[in-house]
Amino acid sequence: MTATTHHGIREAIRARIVAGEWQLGELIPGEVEFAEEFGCARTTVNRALQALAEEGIVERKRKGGTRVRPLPSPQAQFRIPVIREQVESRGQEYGHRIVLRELRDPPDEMRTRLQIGSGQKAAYMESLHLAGSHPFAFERRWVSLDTVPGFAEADLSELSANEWLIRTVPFSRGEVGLTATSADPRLAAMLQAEPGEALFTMDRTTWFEDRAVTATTLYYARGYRLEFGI
Amino acid sequence: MTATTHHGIREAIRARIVAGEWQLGELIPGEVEFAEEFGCARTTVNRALQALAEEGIVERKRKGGTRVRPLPSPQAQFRIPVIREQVESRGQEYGHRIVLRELRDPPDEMRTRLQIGSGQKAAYMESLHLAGSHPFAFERRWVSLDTVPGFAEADLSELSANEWLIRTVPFSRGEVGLTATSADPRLAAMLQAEPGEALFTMDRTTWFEDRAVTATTLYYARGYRLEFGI
DNA sequence: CTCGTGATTATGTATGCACATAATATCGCA
DNA sequence: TGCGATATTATGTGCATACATAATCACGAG
Repeated sequence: MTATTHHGIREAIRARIVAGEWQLGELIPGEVEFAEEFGCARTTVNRALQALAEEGIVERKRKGGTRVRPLPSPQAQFRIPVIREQVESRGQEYGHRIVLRELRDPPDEMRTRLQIGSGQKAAYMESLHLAGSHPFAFERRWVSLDTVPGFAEADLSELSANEWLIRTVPFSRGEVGLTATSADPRLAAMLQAEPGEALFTMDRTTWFEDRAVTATTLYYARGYRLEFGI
Repeated sequence: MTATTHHGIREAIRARIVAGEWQLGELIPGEVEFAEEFGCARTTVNRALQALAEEGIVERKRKGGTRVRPLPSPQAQFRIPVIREQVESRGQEYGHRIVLRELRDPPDEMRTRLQIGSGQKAAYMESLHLAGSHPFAFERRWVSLDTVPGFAEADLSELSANEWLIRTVPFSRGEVGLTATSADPRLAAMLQAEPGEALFTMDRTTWFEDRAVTATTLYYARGYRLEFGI
C-alpha cells in the first residue's frame, strides 16, 4: 500500500505515530523528507499533515516543524443526537407530546442566559418525547421571542420545537452541558422513574449571531447512555 | 474582507449558509462559479468546500454538486477531558490516591470487553482523583495484562494510570459512553456524596489495533458538568 | 557579553494545469 | 418506446512552482 494520495499518506503517517515510531512530543520528519520517502510532491504531504493537525494528532509550527502532540487527549467527535433519529434508529416509533406551552416571565438566571429584558416574557414549554408508548426524554425549553417572534404562533403538531427552530432560525453556535440530575417528583412522574433516580441530562443554549435563540434541558429516561467512538 | 485564502473563503461561504442564503438541502453554486466570484482558483474554492463538507455543513457529490446539509444536526467536537488538566484549569491542585490495586479475575462482562481468556487475571484498580483536598472523581479501571504486561509493575506514584498508559501504549481507538449513575454506598463514601445521589459517569474502552488495552469507569463528584461548544 | 539585524528554514497557501472518477444527460439503435 | 453506449459535467486529486510568514540561528557592532 503506497498510494500517494494525501489520504493514503495521512493514514500511513498516522499508523506510524500510533505504532510509536516517534515519542510523544517528538519532532517527526519535515514535509520535504516525507515527500521524498513517499515519492510525491511536498504539497501532498502538506495536506496530509495539516489534516492530522486538525485532528489533533500532531502540532505544527512554522519553522518549528511538526511534532506528535504531547498529550494526545483524544478529540471525540460526536453528533448532538436528534431525538427523533435516536428513537427511530432503535426501531421504535417516535412521538412527542406537548405538556405545557405558555408565555412566562423567565427566572433571572434564564433572563441572563437568553438576554431577555426585565418585564419581557418568553415562550416556555415542556414536552415529552416518546419511543413507542414509553417516555424517552422530557424537555424543558425557553425560547426568546425577541429573536424568534414567530415561535409563539408556530404549529408544533408536526415538527418538534427543536426541528421547527432548526428549520426557521439558522443558528450559528451553541453551548452544551452534560450532567446527572436527581429526578424531582415531576420529572419522575413524567419519565415513569423513581423520585431521586439518576437521570442523564443535556442542556443546550444556541445563538444566532449575537442573539440567544433558545435554551433547553433534556432529561433522558432511566438507563440512557450517550455513546460515541474516538 | 475579501481574503482569497481557502480559510477566508470557507468562512465567507459558511456565513452565507448560516445567514440562510440557501435553503436546507439546496444546491449552492459550483466551484467554478465561486472561483469567479471570489477571483481565485478553483482549487482554492475546492479546499474551502471540502473543509465545510468535513465539518458536516454541506454535502458534496461528484457531478451532483454541493448542497447545504438537510438536517444540520450540529457536530460537536470536544476533547475527552484529562482530569489533571480539568482540575488545574480551575486553579486547584491535582492529586490522586490509589485506593486499591490488585490482580483479579474479571467478571464475565469485563472478560468479553477486554478479550481476556477465562482463567486469566487482569489488573484492577480503584483510585480517587482529588482537587485540592476534595474528591473530584472516582475511577474503576481494568487493564489487560495480555496487551500491557508491564502494567502490573508500573510505578504509578507520579503519573496516574491513565497518563502512564497513554505514554506507554499508543492507542488507536476507543469507545466512550456517558450516563448517570446513582451512588452506591461505596461510591458515596469515596466521593463524600449522599447514597443515591446522581453522579455523572463516563466509561471508556480503548484498543491498540485489535487488542483491548483498558476499560475504565469514572464517577464524577456532585455537580460535575461536562461543557463544550458547537 | 548583549543586543539587534539579516540569513535560513519549515510550514502556509495560491495558482494553473492535467487527469481521474462518478453521476447524470443525451443520443442512437433496435 | 426502451435500453445501452457515449458525452458531459462537477467534484477529487496530484504536481510544480512561487511567494508569504514565522521562528530560529549566526554574526557582527557596540
